[in-house]
Amino acid sequence: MQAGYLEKLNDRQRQAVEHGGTGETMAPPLLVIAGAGSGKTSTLAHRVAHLLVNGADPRRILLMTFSRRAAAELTRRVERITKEAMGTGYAAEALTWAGTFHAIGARLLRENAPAIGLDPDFSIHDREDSADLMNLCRHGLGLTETDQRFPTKGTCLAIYSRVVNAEEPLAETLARHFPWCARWEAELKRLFGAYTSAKREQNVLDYDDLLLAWAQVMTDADFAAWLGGMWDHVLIDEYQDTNRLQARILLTLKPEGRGLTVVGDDAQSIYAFRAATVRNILDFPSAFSPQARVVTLDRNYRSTKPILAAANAVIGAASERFAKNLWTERESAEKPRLVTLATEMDQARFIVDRVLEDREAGTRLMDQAVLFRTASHSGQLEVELTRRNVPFVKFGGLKFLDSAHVKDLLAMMRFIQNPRDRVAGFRVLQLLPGVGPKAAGRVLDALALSPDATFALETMEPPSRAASDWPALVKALTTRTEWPASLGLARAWYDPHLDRIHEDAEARRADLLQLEQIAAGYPTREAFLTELTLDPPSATSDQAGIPHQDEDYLILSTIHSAKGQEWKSVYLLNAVDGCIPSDLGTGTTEEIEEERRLLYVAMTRAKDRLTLGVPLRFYVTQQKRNGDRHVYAMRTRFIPKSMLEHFDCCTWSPSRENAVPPPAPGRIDVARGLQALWE
DNA sequence: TGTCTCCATGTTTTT
DNA sequence: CATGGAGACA
Repeated sequence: MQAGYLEKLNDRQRQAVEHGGTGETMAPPLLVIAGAGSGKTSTLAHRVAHLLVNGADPRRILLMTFSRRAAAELTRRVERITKEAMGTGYAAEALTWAGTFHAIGARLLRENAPAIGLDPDFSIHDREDSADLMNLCRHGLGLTETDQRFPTKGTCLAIYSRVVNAEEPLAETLARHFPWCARWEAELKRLFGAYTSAKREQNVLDYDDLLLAWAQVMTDADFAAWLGGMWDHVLIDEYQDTNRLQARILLTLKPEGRGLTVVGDDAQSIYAFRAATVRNILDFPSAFSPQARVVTLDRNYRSTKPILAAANAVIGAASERFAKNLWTERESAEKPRLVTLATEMDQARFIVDRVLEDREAGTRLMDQAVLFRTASHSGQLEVELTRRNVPFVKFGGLKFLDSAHVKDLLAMMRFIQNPRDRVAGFRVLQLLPGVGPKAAGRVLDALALSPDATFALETMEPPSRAASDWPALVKALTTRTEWPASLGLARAWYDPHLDRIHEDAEARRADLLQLEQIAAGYPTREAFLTELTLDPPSATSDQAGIPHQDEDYLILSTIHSAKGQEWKSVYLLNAVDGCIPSDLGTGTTEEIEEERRLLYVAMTRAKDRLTLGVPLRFYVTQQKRNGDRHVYAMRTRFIPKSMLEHFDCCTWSPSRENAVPPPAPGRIDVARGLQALWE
């Protein structure tokens, strides 16, 4: 007899779900190669549900996904399936260990802080905070006064991050990825040492530390055994986008591979820039003896045959990959469209026309999406959408939290939480007129010497030029109230400074009110700060907030942010060389291969209709020298002539749509009229 | 010492 | 074009 909830699965999916049987012993390791649209999430959800139905303890299942959104979706589906199967079901909260690698790491470190030599109040720095701290260290070591320009803070952080995540020696990283910085190897090493001790002194962890410290804990045999024993089943999604550090954590957690399931698709690996490596997924089976079982899901349920044929052709030209060709039974006569347009503006007009047309025909805006390589590519489209009153939400690119005023307020919260956090303090103190880097540094030095920061702040000599503004700031920083009222206090203090610092204070004020709304959703300041750093809101929209849920809106998204999603109709902007592949990413063959997979990921998001735009004339904002601002682009190299048979190629121009102008109404005698003026 | 202004540089994708 | 750094001036 078979459980009803398994009936909807195909044979392969069921093999993956039932792998290891229902016995007491933990299943041997399993690798699921899940092609785009092959029901990957569903399979994973069914596997978890299957484990639960057969008596697994939900608190002893570790579920690691790529994003918070993916984790939420997965737990929702597990809940639905178990409910269907058992009548009662598990509430989503039952799966207590579901989240990203980084979030799980943060929680483990926080909960076990005293035992592993960390202060449980540590703050977590996001990318930009880390860069700022790197910058402070750079200056501290005098690396900014070199004869030749030292790498910028962002570059330094990128190098550091790659060394850590790829577990690769500095020299090798420099040679392979940052050759122009190779001459600074000794200085960089010194800098990274200073950066690491600064973080320790300030009780701060960056993103990489969440993994690094976790991995460090795992080097202790007792801790490794203890943590490994916490979970019976460990399931990892999007395994192709994990890096070596993550793989090491995983393998020390479950050295025998018992209870371990990883799911991924090497053809969709698009995070190599973040040190992710396909080797993790390729080498997974042989990391165990006997080898891990491999189940391949190659039936695609998402796209129509013509769309899949085109996508398969694109990825088929890739040099190295697991051989796997997706197939589907979804018939359609409609090939993907490859539309040539004169300019980006035409592309925007064309897309808005089609989007509205399809909406009239019954496809909601939410079932359509426009994808692009880089957040800035959608600029003209956004203008056109706004002009024609089409609501949209954009994923990727600049975020709410990146704006200066939001960061100011968050820095205050972080500084209150952890007065040793210099980056936060530095930012907050310089909000006062008359306080610059020097004065701020002096205050922070004084704080660092004192065991009680609050007391030190209240009693210290204020910076001379800011004496009048000083008491108000101290009060805002030291008054203890309930959460989220303390954010309100900080906002009240910050409010007058907003007008002084920023031109458009009104719009920014609205953002801060919104931040206060968000804050109310978290039980404590610490939870608010942690969650916001690990899972920042990723969408921006044309209006102040995200449109209400019942409203219909179009999705704009970077390809990276579109991962795992699907829409009935998908448009891809700028399928031209220079955009895909990005001209910044054509250095090595590896980079080019990643760009090819990016195009593949974009194409496989489409269910029924796929449209690629190829604007010929291109507006270049980064005006190279004083030359032309227009550049002529070519169709992306990933769709060579031989592949055009898979597409319906056409050109579009606005004039053809508008047809000939209407005939003149009647006649008039202009010459006669002109003459009449003088008569 | 702090702030203003000018110049040069690099410039994607994200936890 | 935006940001960051360095130099000029208050």
